[in-house]
Amino acid sequence: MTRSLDPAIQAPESVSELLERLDRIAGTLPKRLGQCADFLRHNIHLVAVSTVADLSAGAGVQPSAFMRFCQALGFSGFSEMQALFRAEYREFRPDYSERLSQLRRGGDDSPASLAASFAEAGHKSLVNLVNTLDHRALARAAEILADAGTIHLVGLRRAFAIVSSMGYLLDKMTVPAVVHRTFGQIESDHAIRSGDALLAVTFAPYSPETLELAIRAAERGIPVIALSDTAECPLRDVAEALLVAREMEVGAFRVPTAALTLATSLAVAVAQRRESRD
Amino acid sequence: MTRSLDPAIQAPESVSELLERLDRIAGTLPKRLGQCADFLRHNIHLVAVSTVADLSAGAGVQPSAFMRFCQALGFSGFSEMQALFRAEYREFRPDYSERLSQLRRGGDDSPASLAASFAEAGHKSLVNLVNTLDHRALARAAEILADAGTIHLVGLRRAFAIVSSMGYLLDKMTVPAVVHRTFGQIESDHAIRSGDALLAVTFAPYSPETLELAIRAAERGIPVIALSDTAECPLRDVAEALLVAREMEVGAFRVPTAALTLATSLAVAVAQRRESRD
DNA sequence: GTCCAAATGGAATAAATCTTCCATATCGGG
DNA sequence: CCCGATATGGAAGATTTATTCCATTTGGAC
Repeated sequence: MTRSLDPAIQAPESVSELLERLDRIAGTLPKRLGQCADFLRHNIHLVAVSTVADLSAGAGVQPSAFMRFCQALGFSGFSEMQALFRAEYREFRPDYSERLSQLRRGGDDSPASLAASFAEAGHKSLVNLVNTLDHRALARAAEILADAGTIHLVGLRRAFAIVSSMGYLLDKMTVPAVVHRTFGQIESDHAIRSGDALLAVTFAPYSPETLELAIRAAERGIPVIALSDTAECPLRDVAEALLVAREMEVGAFRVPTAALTLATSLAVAVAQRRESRD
Repeated sequence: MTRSLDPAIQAPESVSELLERLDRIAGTLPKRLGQCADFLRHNIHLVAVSTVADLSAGAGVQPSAFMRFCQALGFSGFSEMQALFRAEYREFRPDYSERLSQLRRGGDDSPASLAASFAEAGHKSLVNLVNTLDHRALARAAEILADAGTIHLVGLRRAFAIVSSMGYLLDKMTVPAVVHRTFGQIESDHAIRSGDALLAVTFAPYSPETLELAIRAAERGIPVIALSDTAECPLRDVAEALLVAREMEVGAFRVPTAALTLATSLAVAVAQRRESRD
């Protein structure tokens, strides 16, 4: 009765827990079970809508081998594993078809179908963010901001929502941070002291005020992190790290979903680093 | 042999074709089959991962009734219909899931894996937004704001990013809008004049300032639209329309992805309505 | 090369799920 | 109110799908 490699093991309770376990045991599996693991990793989305026969054929093994694989993962069998994927699917699948028929019925400019379009654009922006994210640059940015005395944030127009949200979040996590160019401020260079750092958020077409503030800070030796929507951002040369978050458009409009997600991640990472340092 | 209402009918070959047929015959179906149609329209995404027993229970009918419903749609049975949904699902290939799990693997507290988690949460928030969005309330909100003289926006703390972004967007589209409770303002009731409308954005735990401003406005007959993260928002009774955008958390943190998406949709819808009116 | 433990393939069995059938109930027209 | 047509519920049967079992193969240690 070798139900799993470790007989005391329990079944994963979520897909991400499963993937974690998969990674952990991946190297230790025998050939056929390894094929299953490999196939699963690359076709994870098929599990909810396939049979063991389908999946085992895809992996190039016998159904019984796939069965043993499920048990090695800690499940009682395939059905239990599939139930996990189906549950996750039920909860989080966009109802695109419903939306399509909504469009057919209601016409293209109903606010709800507009919202569906923006939501879809948001999905794409997030996928793109994850696929193109520069890990090194993000880690670097987190380090620099964690080492800084005060974190200065600047961003105008579309970028202001990003910095204000980040300012609030950092403040709530007791990280010293100030948002610049608000409340009728014209100049705020003097508030940026040696040992501080600046995060400049600017999207095309770039606000001259933001660029100038960042450039002056860089000239004084203040480390600058830039968050923009293209790699061709004018700050690319003065910034210690350039983070890029590109948004998909709906008509001429964009929701800064990816930028906000990236900024929030950065803020949380910075706060974590600061805490672990105290 | 009454396989379907029209014996010459052929099975739909895509989900949208199916929905079209569903709309066409919806009114003509007997009671139980009507229940099936209604349930299907609202839970179309469940078909791929459910059994007839599940679906018929959901619709409140016997499995045999659901069977007859499938046949009325032109399918030979449930399995044929389900195959359609499974096929469509297999094709929608989120190729980023692989990437996402790679990121997650790279250590739990690296900024990049944090970003991956937030991105994943964002996807879920958007899916949830689309699936639970109250079309009627959104359309109502757009109407009211389009009819208003000036649109007043209020939202503090986490909600401020939403209103500031919306304020910028409305302004860019030449819609009269002002953001309240900024720049050290204490009172701003007097700026809200008859014929105007107020959009209040507030998330649990609700800012008293926002609630009070909204309540006072409502008492004066100003129409109030509320945007919140639950249907239990304290403004639910005073608001003409309550919009709900719930965000998935990562640890204790949230990115207001869904709220921002909804707010942007609303702003664009309002601007469109105003333009078509001029 | 031999032996043992582990892995594998394939077929037999068990379980679940789909589908049909028919007795009963409901509805509408005359 | 009666009758025929249609709709319905429930359970039995057919089919698909999951799971287990075991004979055979493989791979590695000595």
